[in-house]
Amino acid sequence: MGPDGLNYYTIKKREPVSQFSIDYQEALNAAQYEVATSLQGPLLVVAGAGSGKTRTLIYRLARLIESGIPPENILLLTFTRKAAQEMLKRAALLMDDRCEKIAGGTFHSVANQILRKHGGLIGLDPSFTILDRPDSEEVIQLLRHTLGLSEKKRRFPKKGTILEMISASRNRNLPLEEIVFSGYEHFSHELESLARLKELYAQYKEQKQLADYDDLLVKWLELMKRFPEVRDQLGRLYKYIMVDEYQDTNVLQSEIVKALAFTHRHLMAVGDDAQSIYSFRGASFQNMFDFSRDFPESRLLTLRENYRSHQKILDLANQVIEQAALKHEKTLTSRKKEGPLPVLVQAPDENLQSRFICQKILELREEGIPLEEIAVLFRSSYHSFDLEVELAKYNIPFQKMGGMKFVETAHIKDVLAYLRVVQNPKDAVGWSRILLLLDGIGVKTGQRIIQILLNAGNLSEGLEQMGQEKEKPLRPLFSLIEAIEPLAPPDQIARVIDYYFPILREKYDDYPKRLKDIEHLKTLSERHRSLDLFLADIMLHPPDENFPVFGPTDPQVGAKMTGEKEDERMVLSTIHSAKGLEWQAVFIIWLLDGKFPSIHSIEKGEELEEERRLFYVAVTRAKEKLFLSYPINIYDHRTGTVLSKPSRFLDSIPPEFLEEWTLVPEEGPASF
DNA sequence: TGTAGAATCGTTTTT
DNA sequence: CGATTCTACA
Repeated sequence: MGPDGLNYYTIKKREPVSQFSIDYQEALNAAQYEVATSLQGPLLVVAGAGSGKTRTLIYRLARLIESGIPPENILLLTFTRKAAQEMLKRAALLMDDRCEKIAGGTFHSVANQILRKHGGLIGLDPSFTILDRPDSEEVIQLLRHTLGLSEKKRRFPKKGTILEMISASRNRNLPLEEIVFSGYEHFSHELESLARLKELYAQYKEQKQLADYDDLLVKWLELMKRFPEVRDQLGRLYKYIMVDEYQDTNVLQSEIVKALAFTHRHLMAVGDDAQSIYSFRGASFQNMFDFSRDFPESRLLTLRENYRSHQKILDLANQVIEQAALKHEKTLTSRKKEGPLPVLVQAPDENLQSRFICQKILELREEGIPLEEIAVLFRSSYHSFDLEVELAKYNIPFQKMGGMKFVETAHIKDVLAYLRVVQNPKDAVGWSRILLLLDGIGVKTGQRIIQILLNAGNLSEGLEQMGQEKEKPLRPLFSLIEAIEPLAPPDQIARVIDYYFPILREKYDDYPKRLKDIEHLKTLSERHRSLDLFLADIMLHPPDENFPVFGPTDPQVGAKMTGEKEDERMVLSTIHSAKGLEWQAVFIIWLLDGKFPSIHSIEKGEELEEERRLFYVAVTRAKEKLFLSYPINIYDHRTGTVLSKPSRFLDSIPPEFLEEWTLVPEEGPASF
């Protein structure tokens, strides 16, 4: 108001339209809009399945950048590499390639980058080697024997189990004792040895500059705790933090996030407690509930509307999660009211279940659903074995996710081991692997040689100390290591192949196939600037190209299906690997008590709850068509053929939610 | 050191 | 049953 009491002007808030090039209000629903435009301070988003979470996150990234935040100050933490890449790509599409400068990846990959840079402060060389699970198990095995724990007076846990216990203790930030007493009581009499083993394992890794998956998180957190100036530096760099799949973070990860956001508090966490399926790995969906305690000033927003599936699928999903003991109430609704009722298929046996699926897939394809839009999901990797055989007979190309990983095959690990010792000469695990490939060198000699190498500091000196007779077979190996040191990764692999091929041919009958894998590894390495980056990348995100891949690229395959696109493939996946994905048509197989839910979880309340959430995740992957199936007669190794019991998850579903089909075997000779 | 055969287990999911 | 682990022997 002016001094004369009249209005000279009115204040009008500037419309966002003029400030931003993207029309956020148009592109998002009200709740999504709120999420995408609430940029300051802590924010927890509970996002139901298929609620356009990814879309919202992408718009939020764009919004941040449009508001003038430099992209390198934004950190996007996701559960898989794929998720991060996908989001950044889509954000770049929405805006421009500034989005590609956003820092993003899994907790583990970001930890890796930070530790390469600052790890020296806590005793970690920039050249440290990342151990995958088999590597870690090998170390445990070795230490177990040096401790003399292999005599069989009392039963002692196997290496895998030992590692599980140690890992659980670290991931949950609980003393080993508590882990053993709560989940492994039958080994409580070995507690002392286990504790000792845990200690030795840590020591071993430290001496040899090795880090397992847990170390990446533990050390990152340790770094920030012990060096607040590093924490603050990281906080200044990552000014805006977004964490996806928050329900699947563990205590360490939430601590890390809290430390990063300690000063600026611009932290957004997105998750869905109903989809928490990784507690076996230490994830604690309690983090979702603790958020408002850790950040009292935080806001809570919920995304409820589902854009993926039609209502009949959601009705079923809601019914499944309705039974859950603890949850955020969150009933999913869709605007798509109509669609085919989900089908429950009862098959006489496993093979007919498989054949039904093959035939149905062909039908769906005739209806115009591309193969990439079809997926078969299951609880455990081996549940699809029979189906894989059947798909091959029907000439249906597929891609299997989960299961055996490319980098975990022996020949790939062998080749990588040569590169590893080049990068980190202290990598005893790598050394051990390549030394044992030599004739006449076993565990004992191998360990002795490694010891000498570690003391000597460099190869030629070590060689001299070795003594005449042992020296001979080592010479070619050492000259290989020395020769490839200055080369780029693809050339290094080429040289390794020259050296390794005779060993490969000797060791495996199927060596041509394995050689092809190694060539593939070489191709992969071309994408990386340095050995460090290549090795870290391959250990942290194993390539998706898993085997067995069956399809048009395989020359043995006969006629293609009509109108097939070159790389069109349907998907086989564990439910865990299917998280976050969606398909037009989804089959969930092996819905039997003891299979899904798994036999292991049936007696344990919490684990059964997790299986239920897993089922919920599976159901909510389907956009249009959903088939649930189980075989009646299953073959059990011990008892022969037995009558099976349908999954208890089906019990609580009223009949009107499902259409029920029963497969009747055809008369006459089978088609195969 | 390397292998063959016996004993003994225990079954997921993944960065 | 199949993978892993241990033992016995060349």
